[in-house]
Amino acid sequence: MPTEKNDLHRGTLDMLILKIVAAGPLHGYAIAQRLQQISKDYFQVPQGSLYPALHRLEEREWLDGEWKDTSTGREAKFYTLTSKGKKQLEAEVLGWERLSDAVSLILRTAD
Amino acid sequence: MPTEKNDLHRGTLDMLILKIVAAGPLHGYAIAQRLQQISKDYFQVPQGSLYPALHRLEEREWLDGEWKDTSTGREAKFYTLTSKGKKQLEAEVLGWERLSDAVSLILRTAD
DNA sequence: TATGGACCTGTAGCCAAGCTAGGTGTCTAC
DNA sequence: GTAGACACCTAGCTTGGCTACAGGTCCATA
Repeated sequence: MPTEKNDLHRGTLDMLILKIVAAGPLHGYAIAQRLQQISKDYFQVPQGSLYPALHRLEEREWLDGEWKDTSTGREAKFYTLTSKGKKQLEAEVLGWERLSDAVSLILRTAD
Repeated sequence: MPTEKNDLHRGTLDMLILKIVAAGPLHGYAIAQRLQQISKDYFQVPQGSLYPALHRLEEREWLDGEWKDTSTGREAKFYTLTSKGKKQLEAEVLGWERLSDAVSLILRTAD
């Protein structure tokens, strides 16, 4: 019995990361922790999803990465939301709302 | 300006098809039409997504396909929800609700 | 002192699903 | 006769999330 398959729906991860970073610069590891914490353990982003996503977002210039010291004295790459990223986030949130409205409509109306 | 990118989030399509078929046997073309109609044009499922999805669902025995005549006299493949498919649908709806709750939580709480 | 565990980053390579773009054929209306 | 709705199908690309690694620091404790 494989208990549960979490399986972040494709495309949601980007939006969630952008949203978390929008609240203030954060490094990758902390982003994943916050996601998990706020979602009450629903989102447990594997590192093999997290870091490629961050690189992708940085490459698209939605995030800006910079190495700095953490509060614990170690080095980590802190990401900041760019203005481009802010626009992207807004678009994605709008898109998500439209999608979930449409899905709800189907689930409610179909029978 | 590429107007809009619809991009059904991965995994939602299966659930939507199952839901539509749950209301009564229907052929592929009609399923796509219903989805579009109920969602007020939000979902415009391309045939290159639709038919592979149907084959997938049939292969997994969530749908059962059968060739019959349509009301217009033509042949079409009508799909019926199997009991396995019913269970799957329930699981997917639950999963969707959990996901969208978690996303909402992030979107509301993150800042 | 070494050992495990948090912390922190990264990559290679697999796989699934949605997409574009093409194709087949029927029937009806103009 | 031809346009357009109806109805099906497939090959092959792309994308992104995943598993499974690998590497390194710092701290507590056995």
